[in-house]
Order: sequence, then structure tokens, then C-alpha cells
Amino acid sequence: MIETTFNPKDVEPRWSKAWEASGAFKPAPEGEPFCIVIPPPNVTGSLHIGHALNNTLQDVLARFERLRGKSVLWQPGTDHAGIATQMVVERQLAQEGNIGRREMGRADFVKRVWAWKEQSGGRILEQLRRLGASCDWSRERFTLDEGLSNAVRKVFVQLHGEGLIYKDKRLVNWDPHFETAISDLEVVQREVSSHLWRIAYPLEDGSGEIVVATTRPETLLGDVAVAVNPSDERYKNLIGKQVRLPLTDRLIPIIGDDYADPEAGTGAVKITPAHDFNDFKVGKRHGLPLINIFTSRATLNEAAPLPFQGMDRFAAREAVLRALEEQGLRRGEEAIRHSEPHGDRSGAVVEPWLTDQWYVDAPKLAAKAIAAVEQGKTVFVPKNWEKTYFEWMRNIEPWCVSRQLWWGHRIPAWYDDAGNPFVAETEEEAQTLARLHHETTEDVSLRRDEDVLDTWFSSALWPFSTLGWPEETPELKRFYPTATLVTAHDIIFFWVARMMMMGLHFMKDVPFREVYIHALVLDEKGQKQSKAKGNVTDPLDLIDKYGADALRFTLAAMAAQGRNIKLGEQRIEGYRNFGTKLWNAARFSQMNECAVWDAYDPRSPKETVNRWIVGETAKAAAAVTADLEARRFNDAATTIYRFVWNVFCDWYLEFIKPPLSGEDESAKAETRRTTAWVLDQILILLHPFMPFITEELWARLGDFGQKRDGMLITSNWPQLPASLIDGAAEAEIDWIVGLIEGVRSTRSELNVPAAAKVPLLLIGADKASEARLERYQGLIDRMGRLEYSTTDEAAPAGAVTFVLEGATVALLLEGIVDFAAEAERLKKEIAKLDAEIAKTEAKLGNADFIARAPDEVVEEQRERLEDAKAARTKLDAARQRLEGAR
RNA sequence: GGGCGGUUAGCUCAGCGGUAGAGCGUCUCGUUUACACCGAGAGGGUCGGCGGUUCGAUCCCGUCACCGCCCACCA
Repeated sequence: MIETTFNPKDVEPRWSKAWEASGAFKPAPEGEPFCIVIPPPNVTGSLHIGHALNNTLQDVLARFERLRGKSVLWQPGTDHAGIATQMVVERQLAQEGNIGRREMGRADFVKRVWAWKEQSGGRILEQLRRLGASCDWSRERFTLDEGLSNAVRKVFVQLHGEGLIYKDKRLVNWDPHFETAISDLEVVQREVSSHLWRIAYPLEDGSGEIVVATTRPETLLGDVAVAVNPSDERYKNLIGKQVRLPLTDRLIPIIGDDYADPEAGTGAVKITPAHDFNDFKVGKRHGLPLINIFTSRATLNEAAPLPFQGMDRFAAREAVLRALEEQGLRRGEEAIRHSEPHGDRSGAVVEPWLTDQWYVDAPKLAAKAIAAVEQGKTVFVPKNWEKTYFEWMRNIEPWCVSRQLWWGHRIPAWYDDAGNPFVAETEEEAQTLARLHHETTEDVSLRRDEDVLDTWFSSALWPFSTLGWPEETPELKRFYPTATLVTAHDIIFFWVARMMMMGLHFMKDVPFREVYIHALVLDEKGQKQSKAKGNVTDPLDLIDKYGADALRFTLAAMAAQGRNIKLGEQRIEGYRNFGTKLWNAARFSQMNECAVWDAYDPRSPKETVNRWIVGETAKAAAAVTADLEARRFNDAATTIYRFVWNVFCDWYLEFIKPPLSGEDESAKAETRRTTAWVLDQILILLHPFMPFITEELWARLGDFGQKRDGMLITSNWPQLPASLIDGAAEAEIDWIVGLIEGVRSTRSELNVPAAAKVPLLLIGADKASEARLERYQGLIDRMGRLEYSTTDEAAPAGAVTFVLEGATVALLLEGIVDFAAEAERLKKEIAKLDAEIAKTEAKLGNADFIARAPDEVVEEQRERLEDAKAARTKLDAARQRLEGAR
């Protein structure tokens, strides 16, 4: 016997193992391919609520398509997450009081990171298994494993050969904490309080001074000019003069350039080409020198005047201001708020810094990636994200891919002593290139590039590298392009765009046909969850508390397109209860020997309730299917929820209690089989959302009935024709439901004690209602808590009535309710009807409405008016009778 | 400065040209033999403001207000 509550803790691990062991997660040999590549989580990370949502949705799709008979490959794996992982390990070293990364040396440090990866790397995938993710775990990949590293080298070398990767010396965003370049995307702007300082630069000829405004006085030491706008009357006659750069012995020119905005600051702007992106451009235009005053750690180098050398940039700022003060060159300041660039991982203020880096020619690669989306080869769901994608892609900058880190793919470039680079997949090939270059047969002394690649470089190859590229594997052939990518909008630029570029370039086709962009999961206040804020909800805690099914269902039910999710725990509790409800429906079914029967034909039932529930099942199945196809996860979840609870449990299971305990053996058998069949359909429809409880019930219900062929996970999605919907059965059941609801509502409003059984009379019933009453008498009496029910000519005094299609319903409540309460109830009902009558009459009185509205709408309004009037007449009669009785 | 989204019941959110919905919470009632992680019933909304289109607008268009996010800039 099934117990009264479902215990996820016992059941979940069992099925996780069984599914995997059975090979159900591997793609079926036959069937239309359907592939999803997982957004690889950081190898050393742990599951957060965003992963839970992301992977729930992927798993819903994977299980749905698998049930529909497709050959599903959900490709799992992890990302080496260069900067993030290096940071974690460095922090560990510090906490353990160990020597730091630099003291340790590169080889030992990298060994240490690998050790950490081996130790913690499997954790997040274990956590995904707990969520129920049906990935083909046998195909797990890691962005630094051999195959993927091979792909990375090949891509780098080929792009380099095509001129799409090149080395360049220019300003980059430099993170002084990690001492590495980072890409534009890894820079986050933060509002900070600061000052705008005004500083006087004396004119060389002693004829006065020019005042510049700056938020970064320390960079003055690297100034090479002062720019003014040529149209600025205040300054234009100063162009060409020299000023004495304070605190140094340098003379620098005043130049005219449109970049200087007469409205901003003082209208005169200091130019520091080595430390500001705009100044860099100005410097280029005017052929100005670049003076780099910072070290890689953003302390002042030997290019700065002696007293400032070795100072940290912020200390230098104070020192420069003090020195200027002493020399009487400060001309005031104002407090301002402005945004300042920070490294997204380190939090350090990013410094524009002049270095040699490798760049990918993103503007060139973007062209095809833009066209593919324009042509609909890849579609975004919801579609409006395409706009974001286009906006970024059309303004894309070269992608700086080299990082001065140790954890990652080493750049496949070797240098000779003169610094000439030789890009090749192996050192031997580089050696060959070097010999050719030097026209020698001797070994050339080579050293490998110290740098590694941006983590996103290898992620960009994920859809084909995980399938075996550059080998032409059967999987690559079969599953590329993949079907759907499921991800959040915050990595459209980081990842989606770059996969599009790389996929189109190397595979000549898009990496995925569809990009489903889901919500971000926020805390209850609508804030982004972060460890720093301490507002993270751990999905594993939620799984422990409510079960994976409840968490999954909640996330899916809240995944409405285009809106973020504010997750509250009560909601999860509610869906846990839903699981219990289903569990108990199965329990009921088992207690009543509703055994599954292979040969069941849903067209076969004769009993109205059975015909009705078959039709309702067909409707629900069609709706869930359509919702999932349209990626309306929330609608699909709501549909199945309502069908299970509000249709199957609330009504059908109540309806079948009389036949299940009745004498009619054929009706009983039919009802048992129908119940078992409907429950099976429910389990299948719900399985993508709640895999564990449904699989468990599938097994248990199969056991006491006929043995099943296999597990639910590999069963078949229902395809039920609309012809199963029986209009007559529907009308009949609707009438019964209306009657029972009327009885319950009336009783409750008049405070009839629940224990009181009252008689019911159907007054002036037409043939159909009379027949229905007779057929369902036992049921109606039971659900309405009636003493008996029958038909009669007229309602006796003291009866309380309400109106139903085809009859007036009278409850004999004399002595139980007081007339005042009933009069009040009638008055309320009549007022409601009057309002509706007035509204509908107004509508129908409008000639334009009659002329322009569709006929069916007009007809509907006419019917509504008629019904309301009829009901009104009946209630009026009831009121008069009540008056008379009083 | 550019772009995107939001504003619907006490709370969290669906819906979307034709009688306003759910979950949770609230109130009343309930030992009806699947389920109190339950059952029955009730209350609760001028669908942010103002205009417009339409026979009809919560839904479409315009505009304003407030909230959030992204990009760019910031001397």
C-alpha cells in the first residue's frame, strides 16, 4: 500500500541511479536528433538557484522530447573558469597561510589548481544529478581536457592564419589586482563619490596659466599635452603655446582638438595617452608620445618624478595634490559622483594600460553571426532579445583574448629571441616556422608565450568541441547544429554571441536553432542574489526540505517569458503539497484496484464520467504539448497542475466513488481502467517537471497492475485526438458540477451546519435535468450532503432556491435557516443579475455593436441576457414566496 | 545619452480586444472511509495617471509618472 506522503529523500537517489544505469540518458539510436549543450558551470563552483532554474528548464525540454521519441543528447560538462578558479585557489593559499602564487611558481601553482579541480570538480555535477538533470553523463567534458584543448589550439592557429587573430599594442583594461588584461565585458561600472580638481598649468612664456579639470590628478605625471576646442574663444589663441607641466620639468603643448568640450570642466583637458582611452586617440591624431607611469600593479614607475616612484596610485593622488597645493597651483575642487571601471572578479579599479595583447577580429566574425539571426537561422525566445544581440554585435570591438594568468589554455605562440611570434599547434611546428623564417636548419631558440586565453574563448567552441570537433565524429554529424540553447540574458554577449561567431566560422552553420533566454532568479525583494549581499538561497537546502520535484516545478511554473523570478519559499511548499496530492490520488487509485491495462482504448468508455475525463485528459495533453513547444513553461505547469488537482482530484475521483463501490461490475471495471489510464497520462505529462515522484508512482502502479515494459522516462508522450472530447458528456458533467456547487454555496451562505443533511427538490425540471438527477442521485446526495433528492412540481414554503439550467433547485431548510438571512441572500443575487441585465441590454441596444461585432459575440450576449432574465424571474418568484411565508 | 522590461487582489505573480485569474495569506465551516502537505465556502481589484483607436480596451497606440535592468559616456 502506498503511504500517505511522498518521501523524496528515499526515492530520488534511487531513481537517479536507475535512470543513469539503464542508459536512458543516452541518445536513442533512432529518432530525430535533439541536442542541448549545457552552459558549463564553473568546475569548482557549486549549484546556485540560477543553475537550478537553467537546468530545470533544459531537463524539462530534454525529458519532453525524449518522451516524444526524439533522440535526445543533453551534453554536460564544466568550465575551467580561468580567473575565477585562479582566484579561489589563491584565496585558499592565503587562508592556509601558504606561500603565495608568485612564490610558488607557475608549475606548482597550476598543479595545485588541478588538485583542487580533482577534489571539488565533480561536486556541481553531482548537484545537478540531485536536481534530476538527465544529461548523458558518460559524455562529460571539461574545457581544459585534452580534446577541447586540441580544439582551442586548432581554432587559434587557424584564425591566426586567416588574419582573424593578431597581436597588437594598445590600451587595454588592466586589472592591477590580478595583473592581467581583461575584456570590455569583464569591466563593470560603479558609481563612486569623487572630486573634480582644477589645476593650473603655467604658460611657458610666463603670460599666465591654463586651468584643467580632472578626477585623476596623479595621471598628470604622464600628461603630454593640454587640449582645447579650436572654436573655444577663451583658449583658441593659446593653441601652439607650451605649458610647464607641474611637478615635472617637462614642457607640453596646448593643442586644438574637437575632443575638448567647451562645456565640460574648464574647457581645457589634460591629455594622458597612456592612461585614458580617449586621450589615446587624441595622442594618435596629434602624434604625441605615450608616457606610461604605472607598473603592472598600478604603482608609479621610474617615468614618474623620483619622489612619487613606487607609490600606489591612490597614495600618489594625495601626494600630487599636496605638492600642487604647496606650489599654489590648485584652483579649487568640487565633489562629484561618477562611475569608475572595476574588474568584475577582483573589484579593483581597472587601469587603461598600454600592453601587447592578442585580439580576435570580432567585427569581421560578427557579420555572419548577425546575418544568421536576421535570417532566422537562429531564433531568440523571447524574440526581443534579438535586439540586444544585434545592438551589441553591430558595435562590437576587437576581443582581447590574452590573459596574464596561469590557469587556462596556454596561447600556442612561440617567440624567437628577437620577439618574432610563431603560431602553431605544437612547438615542433613552431620550430619549423622559425627555421623557415630564419632560413636555417639549426634549432631556433624559442620560448612559449606566457599568457593564457580568456575562458570564454574555449566556451565559444563548446557546441562543437564537446561533440568531438575537430574529429568528424558521428555525434558531431548528428547533433550539430544543436536544437536549443537555454541560458540567461546576462551571458548573451559573453557566450551566445561568441558561440555564434565561432560556430558559423568553423562549422559553417549556426551552433543552435533556438536560444531560449530565461529569467534571472532574484531574492524576495527583487535583488540579484550574491554572496556579498548574503541573500542567496541554496537550491540544495530547498531540495532537502521540499524535494527536487517541488523545486523544479516551482521554477518552471514561475518561468514566464520576459520577467524575472522573485522566489519565495511558500510557493515551493505549495508545489510540494501538489506532489502529495498526486501521491494520494494514486493511493486512492491503488486502494480501488485501478490497475493499468495495456489494451485500454480511450475511445471505449460508455459511462459519462469516464467519457468526460478522457476528453479532459485529451484537452490537458494538447495544452501542455502546445505550451512546451512554445516554451511557455509556466503555462504548461499551470495546465497540468489544474488538471490534476481541480479536475481529476476534485471532481473525477469524487464522481467515481459511487460506481467503484456499486453493483454494476462492467461500469466498475471500466472506471478502474479509465482511472488507471488517466493517471498514467498524468504521470507522463508531469514527468518533465516532476521526474522523481512520477517515476516512483509509475513503478508502484505498474507493480500492482500489469507489469510495465519499462520506466516512465522512456515511455510515450500522449497524442490524443480531439475526437475524444465528448460534448454531451461535458454538458452533463458541467450540469452536475453546477448543481453541487450551488448546493454547497447556498448552504454555506446560509450557515447550514455541515452535518445537517437536507432534502433537495428539483422544481419544474425539464427531461434532461430530471434524467441527470436520477442518474447521479447518489453522487449528488453525497457531495451536497443531502438527505435525499427528487423532483417536484412546486417549491414548498420555507424552501430556499437557486437557479440552474433547466430547473430551479429548492433546498428544504425550514427550521434551519432564518428568513432574514435568505431574504438577504436573494436580494444580493437579484442585484447581481440586475447589474448584468442592465449591462447586457445596453450592449445589445447599441446598433453599432449589433452591426460590427462578430455574430457569435452578439449571440453570446443575447443568450446571456436571456439566462439572466430567466434566473431573475425565478428568484423573484422565490422572494415573493418567502414574503408570503413570512 | 541610447535601449529593454515592469506597474493587475494584502503578498508573489499569470493573463491579454468581448462577463478580471492562480498560489500564498485572511475569514467562516468541516473527524464526508485518497489526502489536514486536506475538503467546502466567502471576502478582496475603478488591471499606475491622462489622452487616442475601436461597436467594445486591463489588453492596441501615444503620453506622463514611478520602479528595475543593460549599453555608452563621464575633464
